[in-house]
Amino acid sequence: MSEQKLQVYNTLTRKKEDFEPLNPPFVGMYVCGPTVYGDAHLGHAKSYVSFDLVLRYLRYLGYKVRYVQNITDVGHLVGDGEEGEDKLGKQARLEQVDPMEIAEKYTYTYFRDMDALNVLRPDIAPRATGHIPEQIAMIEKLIKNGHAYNADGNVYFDVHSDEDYGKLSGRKTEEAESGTRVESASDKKNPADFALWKKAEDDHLMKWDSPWGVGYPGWHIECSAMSTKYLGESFDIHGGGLENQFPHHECEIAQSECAHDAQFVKYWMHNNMVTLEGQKMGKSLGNAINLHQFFTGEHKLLTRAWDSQVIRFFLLQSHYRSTTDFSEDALEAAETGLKNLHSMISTIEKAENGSGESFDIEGFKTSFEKVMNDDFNSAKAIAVVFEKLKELRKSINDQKTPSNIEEVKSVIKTVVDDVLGIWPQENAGGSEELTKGLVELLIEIRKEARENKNFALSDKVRDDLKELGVQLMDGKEGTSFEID
RNA sequence: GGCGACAUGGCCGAGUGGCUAGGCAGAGGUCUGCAAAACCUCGUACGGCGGUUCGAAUCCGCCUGUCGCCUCCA
Repeated sequence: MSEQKLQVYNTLTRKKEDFEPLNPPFVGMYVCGPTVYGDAHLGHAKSYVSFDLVLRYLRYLGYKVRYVQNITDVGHLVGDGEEGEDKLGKQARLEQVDPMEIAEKYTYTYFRDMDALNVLRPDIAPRATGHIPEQIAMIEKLIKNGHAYNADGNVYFDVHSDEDYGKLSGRKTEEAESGTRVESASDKKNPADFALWKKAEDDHLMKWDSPWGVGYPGWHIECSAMSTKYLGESFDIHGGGLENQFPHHECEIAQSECAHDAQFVKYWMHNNMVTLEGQKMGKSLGNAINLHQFFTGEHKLLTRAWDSQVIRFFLLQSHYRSTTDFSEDALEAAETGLKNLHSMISTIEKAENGSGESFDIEGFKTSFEKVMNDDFNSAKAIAVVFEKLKELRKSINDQKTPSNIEEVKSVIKTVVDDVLGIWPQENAGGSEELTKGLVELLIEIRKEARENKNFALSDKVRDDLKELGVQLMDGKEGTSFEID
């Protein structure tokens, strides 16, 4: 581990702080997961790729991380605050299926798309509907502590009972009340109070018994209840999208700290948005491009399909706290860049220990860790990788392969594969050997053609192979090839 | 209206008080039957106006512009 400590930007204090876990080497990390009522889009990718990098880097540093990411399958309402329809309920009505079928379907597509982006699975992915008793217990505790009240089956958190309310978002409750356009529900004591439990109408699809009658939990309480269950009353990192800072995370803090009388989270991390022509990409704005659409190219704003790994690389090229402006031109630049990176890796992987000077592995690691320690600066980390790999490729090309190349390979693999998650993907399994054999055969034929000055034939071999995605390269040591 | 960000060369995108980010695209060259790849060389950017400083793209103020949150949203 490097001398310089990991620094994390904490939204709570609005500055970078040294990262010191509550119980080292253990780290508890909770990230707000998706509401599973539709396919994940590029915005989700930015968030989960960002926190995937955080997770991977913490593990690289040797921390034992427990990563919890919830699946929201109830309580998230459509439209104006307290009066809207449940998102899953609505989608269930539209698709004419049970809400749990919706949850199942979009949980599946969510993980399918995240897998494609090489996002590691959370250690625990708890569902809100699977933790109704925990949520009820927490609400009861809040009522008992005088922080919540029952208004005829609706239970609200009393914002005025919590002096700290607003500390994350820097908001005063008075401002929130006067500035808001939301009409306050009539049974609330204060307009800023938020629902912990909602009374269910007869036609409501998802509902449970509770001490306050039949109903369903509010959106915020699930994260408090589930994070407490799996990470304890206090834990290290809570992540999520910037737009969740208020009200969602503010409410989580209020609920948890009033229920437990302990600091809820030490480090709050928020990723920035993905924009499309300067506008936030979001479901409600109708400009979101689903990840699956990127992978297949089936979207009116896309001219073609994009490899999932290119999307990941593209996102990692900007910092998680910066907005990422999407365009196909930018994606294309990322695609070419990634291809070049993979080409360098392939050259290095083929190299064997040589007579050159040994490569400064510690220097490489130090540079990498230095930039990653600065609040996970993946953009700079990628720059470091490019610089060092170029250096290595040059020494190999000059027949001065470092004497410690095997060791170097292993470090590169750790950095590029384990941490950044952008290692070249393996070609389709069983036919790989066959493909290689066939291409080598064609290279042999082309070589004979060239020796006979039959350039028409040799060019046909090369050009037709290129059509198929196989690039031939003539070098001093003979012809080599790369498959896209 | 309240709160908060950001404004970097053709594009994307880091960044620090003084020294080359990086990627993509582009130009010239070496190599090659021709290519491709690789290698070498090349751009001297930081919204505007003031201020602090020996020196600011980097600190402060004002202005302009863009965006986010304040209502569900990664």
